[in-house]
Formats: sequence, structure tokens, C-alpha cells
Amino acid sequence: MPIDRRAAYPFCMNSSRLKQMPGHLIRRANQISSAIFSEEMVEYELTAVQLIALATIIDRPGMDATRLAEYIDFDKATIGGVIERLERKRLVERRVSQADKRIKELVATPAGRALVSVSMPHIERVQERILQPLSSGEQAQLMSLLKRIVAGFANSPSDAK
Amino acid sequence: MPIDRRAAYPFCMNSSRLKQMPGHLIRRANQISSAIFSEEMVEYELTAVQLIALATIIDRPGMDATRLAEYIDFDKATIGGVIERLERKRLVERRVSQADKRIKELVATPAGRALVSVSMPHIERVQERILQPLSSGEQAQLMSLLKRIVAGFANSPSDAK
DNA sequence: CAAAATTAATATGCCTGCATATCAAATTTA
DNA sequence: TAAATTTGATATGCAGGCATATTAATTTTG
Repeated sequence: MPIDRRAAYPFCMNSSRLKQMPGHLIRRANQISSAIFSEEMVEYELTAVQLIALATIIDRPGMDATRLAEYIDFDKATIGGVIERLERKRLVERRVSQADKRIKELVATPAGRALVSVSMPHIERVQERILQPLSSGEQAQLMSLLKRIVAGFANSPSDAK
Repeated sequence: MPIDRRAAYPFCMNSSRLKQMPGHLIRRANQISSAIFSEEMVEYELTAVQLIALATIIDRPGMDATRLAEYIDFDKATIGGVIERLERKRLVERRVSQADKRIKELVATPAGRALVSVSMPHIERVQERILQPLSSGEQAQLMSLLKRIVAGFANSPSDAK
């Protein structure tokens, strides 16, 4: 194996090295994962972000937007738009809480529940397709490593959300 | 270990399962990686995307926007804005090619080269920090698995770019 | 050579992501 | 209890991400 002289000189950078860095690879993996999601969900017109928000609202009816954002790791400022789009499609409703009038409780409509239910097989397929270049052992390994990275930064200042 | 009954019923979904899926974990990893990048680069006001574009332009002076986008896996429609912002900061220049007047050749300014040069140690640190929850062997493993995922979809229809 | 197809850049529209600010409602505390 | 602080929702502004369309320059092809 030829010696990579650049390794000895960390300040000598070039674009091929940048392309091999975790930041870029993670960005690419995300790009691929989103593309597969859209392909698989094209008939339902639901983004990955909208789906996980909707599924969580179904799971935990009455949750408010701030709790939802925390739970699925969304930015507080982003969640509003996501919910607004789900509401516009009549998949969720927002109801002002009588106990605390700052809070709007989120509930899914029957159409929202139906949509998540029929899209589930597709969601499973998205995940299979993302990992498909790897053997089943490697898939488990990747998942475990990613989980540890994500867990490692939970609640850290570097995890903006 | 208790049996996860949900595994036997793939259509029974809930939000905790979605949160464990590769799509979500990759999205989270990307979120963390971007946050660390901004932290590390806060004094330079350069995004990860701008940096890799700039570094590539330095590496391959005279490249045009379409080639650049392909090389660093950007969407063709996104690259324009990224270059525009680099140009506004006087880090790159666009010059109409005399050989083919459709093409604008990209070159970095001295300021652009200087900026990449001084930010390199930070870029190295970003990558270390992302992988920091893992042992050095696991870091290598993760990188290799991610590379294979990314390579597995290169030029595939599922890789929008 | 002229019409057709391709290509590079750019624009628009929608969605996500995040920092920052505002406002009203609730809670804390002085 | 009144003032200060916190909290939830929302708005604005900017960046990236992508589909789709347009325009001008170039290449292909009939």
C-alpha cells in the first residue's frame, strides 16, 4: 500500500480528502436516504419528516409541538411549518388546550391514521434499500455505530436541534 | 432479552421504531455533524457546503459549476446559490469561458485560498469530534460502511443529487 | 447547412434547518 | 400579590436541497 503523504501533513488539504471525511459521507448518506424515501413514498406525497411527525402524533395523541420537536429531534423553529403542512393536508389537527392556553394539542385525523397505516410497508422498504449494499451483519454493525454516535451527542451543546 | 413482538408484525409501526431506523439515525448524524461544523467554524462564517465547494475550486481551478456539483454531489439547482454566496464574500470569481460562452469558469481568490488554509485544522477537528464516541477501530469500521453505502448508490437513479 | 437535441446557467416554488425575536400565557420569586 | 422569568407558538431571514422550467450557446443529425 502506498504511503499517503498527506496524512503526515494534516494542513495540506484537498477536495478528495474532504470527500472521504465523515461529515461528507454522512451528508451523502442522508441525501441517498431522502431520495429513496421520496421514491418509495411518491404516491403518498409525504416527506420523511412529515411521516415521523405524523406517526408520533398518532402514537402520543394530545402532545404539543415543543414536546414533539424534542422527541423526534427537530428544531423548534422547524416543527411549526411541518405541522402546518400536515394540517393543511387534513392529516392532523391543532386544538388549544383548556388547561394551558399557550399549548396546542396535536391529534391525527382518521385520514392521517389511514395514511400512516398504508405507507408502513413502504417505510420498511426504504430502510431495507438504504442498507442493501451491506451484508446483514454489517447492517447491524452500522446501525449500532450510528446509534452510539447519536446517543453520544444527545443533550450535548453540539446538538442544536 | 424480551421478544420484540413488533418485529413479527412489520405493519405495526410506532414512533420509537421509526426513531431507530437508518433513515432517522442518518438524519440525526447529519444534524450533529453540521452542528459541530458550525461550532468549529464559527469564526470563519463558512458552512460545510461552502467549504467543500471552495476547497474543490482551489484544487481544480477553472472548473465549471455543473462539474463542481457532480464532483461534490450537490444538486445542480443548489450549487448556483452556494457559488453566489462564495462570490459575494469575494472568495471565488466566475469568468465566462471564451471557448464556450455558456460556461463560467470558477477560480478562488487569494482570500479564498487563505481562508481554506487557515480553517483546515478546524475541519480536521470536526471529523474527530463527530467520531469521538467510537473507538478508533469502530471509527474505521463506520467510515468503511458509510463509504460502501455511498458507493453502492453512486450513479443510481435513487441518488438524486 | 438548418432543424433538433443537448448542455450550462439561472429562476421559481416548496420543504427542511436553524438562529433570533416577539407575544401571550403561565410559573416562579421577591 | 406584583414583578420577573419561563414557556409555547409563531414570525423573519438566511442556507441548503430538490423538482421543474426557461434561456442562450453549442453540438448533433437529417
